[in-house]
Amino acid sequence: MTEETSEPAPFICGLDATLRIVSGKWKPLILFFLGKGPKRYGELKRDVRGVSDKMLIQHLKELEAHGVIVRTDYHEIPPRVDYMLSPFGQSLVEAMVPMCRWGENNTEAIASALKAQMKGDAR
Amino acid sequence: MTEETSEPAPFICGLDATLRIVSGKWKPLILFFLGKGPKRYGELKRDVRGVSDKMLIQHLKELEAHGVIVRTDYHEIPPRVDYMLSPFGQSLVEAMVPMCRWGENNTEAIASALKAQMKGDAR
DNA sequence: CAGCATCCAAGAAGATACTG
DNA sequence: CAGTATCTTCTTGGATGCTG
Repeated sequence: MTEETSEPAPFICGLDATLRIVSGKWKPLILFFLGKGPKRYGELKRDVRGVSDKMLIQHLKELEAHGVIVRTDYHEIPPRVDYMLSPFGQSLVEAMVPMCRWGENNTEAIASALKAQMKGDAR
Repeated sequence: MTEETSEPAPFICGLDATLRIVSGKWKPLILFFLGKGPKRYGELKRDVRGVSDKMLIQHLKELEAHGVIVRTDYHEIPPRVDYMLSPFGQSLVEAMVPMCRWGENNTEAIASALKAQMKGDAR
C-alpha cells in the first residue's frame, strides 16, 4: 500500500519552503505584530486591521500547528488567551525584518506604483 | 467629481506595503529567480516549476506595471523576450534574501512542521 | 517561442449570527 | 473575551486550445 495520499510537493528552493509557512493573506502581518511581543487575541485583532475573526483564528491555528507561534490559554473567566512567537517563529520574523523595512522605506513609491496600475487596468 | 473610486486601503505598516507588491502565489518565486539575472520567458517558466502560462504572464504583467521588473521584447522571429529586475525590484529581492536563507536553513523543520499538521487535520 | 482567450474548479475570504 | 458555525461571494489558479 503505497501511502502517497497526495504528496506535499517538494520545495523548489528555500524561499518556496518559507512561503509554505507564511502563505495566507494575514499571516505575515500576524507574525509581524507578534514580533513586538505576546498579544492577546483582541489586541492582535485590532493590530491586524481589517481581519475577521474567522480568518484570524484560522491563520492562528495554522501557525500554531506549524510550530511558529504558541497559544496560551489562561482558563479564566472572562477568557484570556495570548499568542507569542516560538523560537522558530522568532527566527522567521527576524528574516522578515528587511522586507518590513523595505516597505517602510518605499511606502510612497509603492503607493504610486499601485496607483499607476489602476489607471490602465480597470478590473 | 470626487475621484475616490474605491480607495486602495491604506497600508497598516511597512510590511503591508511590501505585501501589496509581492502578493500572488508565484510572485516571490519569480522575483527570486530573476534575482539570479535576466531570463527569457521559457527559462523562467522552467525555473518556477509548476506555474502555468496564464499565471506567469499575469504576474509578470503586474510586476512590470508596478515597476519591479522590466520586460524586453527583441522583436525577433522566433520571439525572444526577457525579463529582468529594475533597480526597485533589485532592492526588493535583496530584502527577501533573508527569507530565502531562512527557508534553506530550515527546510527539514518546515517539512516536518507541514507534515505534523496533516495528521491532526484531515480536511 | 512567447503569449492570449476561454471555461471551469477550488479555495480563500467576508458577513452574519451564535456560544461558553 | 475569545472564539464557532454556516452561508455566500470573490479571487485565484489550472487545463486546454489557438495565434503571430
